[in-house]
Amino acid sequence: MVSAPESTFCHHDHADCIRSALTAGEAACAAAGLRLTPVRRRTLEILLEAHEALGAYDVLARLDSDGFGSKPPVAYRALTFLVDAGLAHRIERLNAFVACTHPGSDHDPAFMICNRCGTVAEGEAGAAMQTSAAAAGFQIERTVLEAEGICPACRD
Amino acid sequence: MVSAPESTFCHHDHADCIRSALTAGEAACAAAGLRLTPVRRRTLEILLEAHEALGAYDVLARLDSDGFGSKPPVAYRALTFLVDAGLAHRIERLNAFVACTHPGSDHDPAFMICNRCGTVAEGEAGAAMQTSAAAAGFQIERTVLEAEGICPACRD
DNA sequence: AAAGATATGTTATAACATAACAAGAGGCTA
DNA sequence: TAGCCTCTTGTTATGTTATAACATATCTTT
Repeated sequence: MVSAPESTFCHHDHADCIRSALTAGEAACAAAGLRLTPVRRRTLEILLEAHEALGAYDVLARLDSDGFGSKPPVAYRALTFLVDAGLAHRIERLNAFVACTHPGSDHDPAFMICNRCGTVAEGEAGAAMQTSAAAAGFQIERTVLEAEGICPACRD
Repeated sequence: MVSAPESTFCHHDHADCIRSALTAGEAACAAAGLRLTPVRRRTLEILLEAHEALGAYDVLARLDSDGFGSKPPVAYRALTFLVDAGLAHRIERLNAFVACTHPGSDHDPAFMICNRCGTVAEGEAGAAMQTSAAAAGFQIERTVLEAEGICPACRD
């Protein structure tokens, strides 16, 4: 079961949403003893500025034009840090990354990807696969739940 | 909700399993007016012989040594055909492909990927994401449900 | 047998990702 | 504060996954 995707599909104050996500990210890093360095912080901002998933090379191009390094590992390292810290997620279907919309809380996300506008909304997967995995004796370490389709805004 | 992964994690007569899957594939193609040509048939066999997901380039190496073409499009085209025909699935998490274990029937698969032995078991996803997508007004076109973990055999 | 559609194979290149190494920045303790 | 350690950043080089565009061949229909 997937919870409602909340705000992403709705209109919202995006500048404010970025600001608060960034603050939340700083807090989460501080709490976990992680360093949100300039490249990492800027990478998170880049993901927050787009409400769609960005490929590592898209992120890299922006980092480069902001004066950070220009080679793939620069982007991949920052993205990996954010994913490990729970501040971003990788969308397997797209080979791309999105900022997390509920950083801090431990979660098991599910994504809805609009094929028209590219928006990616995040929900909670909950125990969607847990019960039957348990029945099969399969011990889950990580789940990927992604749905592609048309978002409400694009249907109109 | 995901149904039990059935036989994949259990011991079974693999040669027979390949034979019957191939027969089912032929029947499905015949019914749909699709041509299961030599490369395509061989590609399906290759996937069936491995009970794990194979990368396109692994498949390509085998096709090449069987006298088919040696260039990437040869494998990608055959794999795309099988996926479109419902005889194989792409595992996004692994950038790899597996033979379908219930060809013919229209379905919405969910996968359990063993991180130890690489076995991929297929189950039915059912309406795992449907209800909340409907609640959000999101119209699903395709879902990807994949769980990574440890299969029952590897836990012992 | 000719025409049209489908399938196969090639060359070339695009897109995504990581290994391995060098240099710098921050913190610790002796 | 010098020395050491760890973490971070950047580079070079390479590996892996995927597709566009075109030529040839094979089936299908008339």
